Amino acid sequence: MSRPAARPDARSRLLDAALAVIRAKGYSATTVDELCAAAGVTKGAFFHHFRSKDELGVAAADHWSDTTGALFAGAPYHRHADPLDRILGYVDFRKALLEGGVPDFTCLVGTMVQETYDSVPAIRDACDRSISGHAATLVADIEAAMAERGMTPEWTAQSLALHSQAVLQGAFILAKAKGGAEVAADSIDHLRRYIELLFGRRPESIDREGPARTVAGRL
Amino acid sequence: MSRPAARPDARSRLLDAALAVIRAKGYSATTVDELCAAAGVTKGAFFHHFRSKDELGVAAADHWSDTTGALFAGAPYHRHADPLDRILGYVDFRKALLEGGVPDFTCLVGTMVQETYDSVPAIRDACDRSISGHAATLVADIEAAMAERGMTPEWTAQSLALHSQAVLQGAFILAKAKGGAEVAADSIDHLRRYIELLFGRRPESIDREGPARTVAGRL
DNA sequence: GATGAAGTACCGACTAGTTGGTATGTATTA
DNA sequence: TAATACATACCAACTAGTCGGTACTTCATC
Repeated sequence: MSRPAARPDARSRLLDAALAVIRAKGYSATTVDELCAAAGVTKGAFFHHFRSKDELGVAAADHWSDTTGALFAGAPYHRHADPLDRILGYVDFRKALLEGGVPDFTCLVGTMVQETYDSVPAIRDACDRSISGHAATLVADIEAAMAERGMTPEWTAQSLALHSQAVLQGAFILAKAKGGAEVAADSIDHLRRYIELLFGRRPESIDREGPARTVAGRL
Repeated sequence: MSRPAARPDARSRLLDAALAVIRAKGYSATTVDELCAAAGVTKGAFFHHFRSKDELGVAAADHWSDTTGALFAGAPYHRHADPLDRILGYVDFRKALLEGGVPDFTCLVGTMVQETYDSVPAIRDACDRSISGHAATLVADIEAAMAERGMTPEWTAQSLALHSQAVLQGAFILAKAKGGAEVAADSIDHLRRYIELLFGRRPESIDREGPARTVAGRL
């Protein structure tokens, strides 16, 4: 596991190509030749770096974890002093990421695990690591927000973190079905509203306000 | 479109096989030969009834709509007098369906649309029809529950119906990643709690109750 | 009510192209 | 000089789809 100096070699070009191609076509429909063409390398290079297509799938999921991990670690929502603001800031950040075409904002591992959960255990595990690891980055803030309010609810911080990932993954599926990000944004709005209600930021559970006030764009 | 008497012919056996096989392996990884073997028919029969694999994909999505449509139309939650009870009954019914192995309770069209949204428009449209059509069956009850309380919230009945589908689809992805239904059940619990909070059935938005009271199994 | 024409449902061998993977080579670097 | 990092040619297996054929049903006609 000693790492040579990072450079744009065939391996990382293949991994970057995999993120783009698999998100658009799915894992099974993506061929090795296609990946090589997208990365501008030959098949010999592919099988020099990966023993099989499935091994690339695992590496692509890990690469996805690294890439998105860095993106979220550097995101501005961590700067909020209040833990609930950090949680809501995370949700707003996720909504702000809904830019470009559908393949640009959807999730690689959510796509891959659907196709491989029953046939390629190594890929399923890598996808689970990616999703669960990302969810884990939310737990501390959720627990802090709970502790601040002396809450002992029937749900756990962990389950709320995973639920937020479920909403996002499901939102991506609806966006794919409808061909646009709007439906995903609506679902993220519902997630935000749920969290606000859970933590009592919205004092009235039955919302009687008019439609003028919007939830969007608070980051 | 005249319908001969229904019988277990090759076409319907292929469609039933498609539901099972595609849910387990995904659309692209499912081969025509495999489908034929699972249905106990020959390749000649397959291409007699479907001009291509993609045409079977569309027919499978429509068959899924028919099958699940009948299941939900006959479900007991419609019998509740109060519209909010019908909505919560629907959620409980969805939770109760989480039985058997992961391929048994997950959604065909949610799986298929991930692989085909960018490459097979006809299948994407069929999946969208299935998801959106199912969500539409919830709208009247949501609107009735809103009207009963004189609510004019910033969200629409339609968006809440679609959000519930997003939660379910995302719950299935997490279940596939983790290899079990528990995480999906937790997410459905969060969905139920959200709806209760939205409609004011839980008077306290910050839930201070102990963990003894459970949400499950109210149907 | 026998006959034949025409359609439907299905069979299974076949093919042209594609697939993941291999074998063997060479240039570059440590 | 010994790995490492590629490149090229190749292959066996598989893939969706084809094609000629068979069995059965329907239905009008003689």
